[in-house]
Amino acid sequence: MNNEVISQGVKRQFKDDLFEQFARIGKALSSGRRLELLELLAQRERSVEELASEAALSVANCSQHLQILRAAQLVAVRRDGLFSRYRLADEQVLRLWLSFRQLGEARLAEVSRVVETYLKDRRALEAITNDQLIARLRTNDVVVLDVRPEEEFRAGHIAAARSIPITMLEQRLKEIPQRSTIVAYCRGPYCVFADDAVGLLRKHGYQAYRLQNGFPEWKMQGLPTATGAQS
Amino acid sequence: MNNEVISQGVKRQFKDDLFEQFARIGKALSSGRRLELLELLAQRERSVEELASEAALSVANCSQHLQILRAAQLVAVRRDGLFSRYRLADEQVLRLWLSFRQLGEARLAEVSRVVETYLKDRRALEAITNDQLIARLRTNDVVVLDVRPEEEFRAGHIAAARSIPITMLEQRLKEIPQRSTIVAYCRGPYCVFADDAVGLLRKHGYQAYRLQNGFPEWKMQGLPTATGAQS
DNA sequence: TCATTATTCAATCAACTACTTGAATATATG
DNA sequence: CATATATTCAAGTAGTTGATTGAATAATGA
Repeated sequence: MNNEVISQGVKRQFKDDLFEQFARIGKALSSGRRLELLELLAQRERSVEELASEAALSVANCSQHLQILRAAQLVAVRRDGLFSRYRLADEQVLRLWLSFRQLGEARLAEVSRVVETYLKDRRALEAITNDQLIARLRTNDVVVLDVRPEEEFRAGHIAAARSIPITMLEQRLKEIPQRSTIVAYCRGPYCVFADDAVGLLRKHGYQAYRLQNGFPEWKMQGLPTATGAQS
Repeated sequence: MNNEVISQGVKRQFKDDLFEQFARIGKALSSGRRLELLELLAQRERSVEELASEAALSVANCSQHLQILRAAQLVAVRRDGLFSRYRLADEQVLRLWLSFRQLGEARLAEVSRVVETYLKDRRALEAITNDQLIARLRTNDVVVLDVRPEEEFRAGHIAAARSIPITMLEQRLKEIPQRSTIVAYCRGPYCVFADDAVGLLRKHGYQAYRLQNGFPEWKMQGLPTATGAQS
């Protein structure tokens, strides 16, 4: 009897300890700022300063958030001269973040509300899915356009894609054949680079579409990717 | 120029709002208590009182945690007479929780440390994987034993299994043929019911093994399941 | 209707979190 | 070796969150 009581206590302690450990991951994921950092790191490795400026945080604050992500083993860091370069710890982290995001999209009405509020024009632009793009690539004449900053293209891109960062697109329009269908993609469903690209292309008479997802989702689905600069 | 500044501000607001929404899920997952509740709900629907007593919480405290999980749309509730019965909101939640747990196991050294501290004997008991069990079921004479409480068996179990709750196992030993190999399973890798069952069975001369994972993992993997009482 | 029971709400206090600031550390360069 | 730059650390403050109570609210069944 006494034995049982003790054993009960031990089991409770075990469960408390165990779930408290798992909760560390939850705590790391419980801040919008940190999720934004993960989303940025899903594109490529970045220094603290780059992250701070992209996420509109002070460097010290950003560094602190990164320490929290690191304590939960969600990101890893390497030293490169003067810089600390952060990246997602591994593919499992990307998978967790994507399924986390997917759950939010599917179940939190507020997410769709926020997206609709800010991205009103999104509906008008027909988006095509990864599978549809694969199908088109086999049969049609399609140009796949990566409009992210060039470093992100270099860190990894859809195998068939060519890079024209959104900031350069207007100047470099003549590189794109008028005859082809254009499919533009960027960082993911909450990035507006591809929206802007499609808008610009259509204004200039192209037949352009947005890819529904971005590069991380494509990669996670196991579809063909490549790294390095444009050949 | 003014335009651009405004647009920058709007984009920032959008990202802040969006990621803050996703962070609601992280917040819900940031307490060990709540994760334990999810783990329990992964087995079956439960009333507030059942959950409170299994997780060693006061009913009021438990209810509060459930409200938080519900606000993040991770659990759903239905009214059944005097009781509010809670369940996981859908399969995606189970998937998120399992990939969350998997990440913790793989990356947080403390998780393995806690498991090793409390479940020292675990190593001695060879565990067999889902795939190994499938293979054995085809060729060998195996009894698959569900040692969870009977209500959990009724709510869903491995198709080939028979139910003997761990609390009844000693009395009902004679129901199990001595010749067969026994594979016992329970709620999951952190549940000790199957460990206890294997210990007891071996003491009585059976050849018994623990299934590495529990029922939720089996189901998530798309392997054959059944519901309802024993036929 | 009233008594019973399960659940939720509200208020408290303690504990924690985010962000800021300024100093400290680490690395590279002249 | 001194200087510049990138990052981290430490301390302080304001604001928020969590656990715990006891009271209030539903829903049922007599």
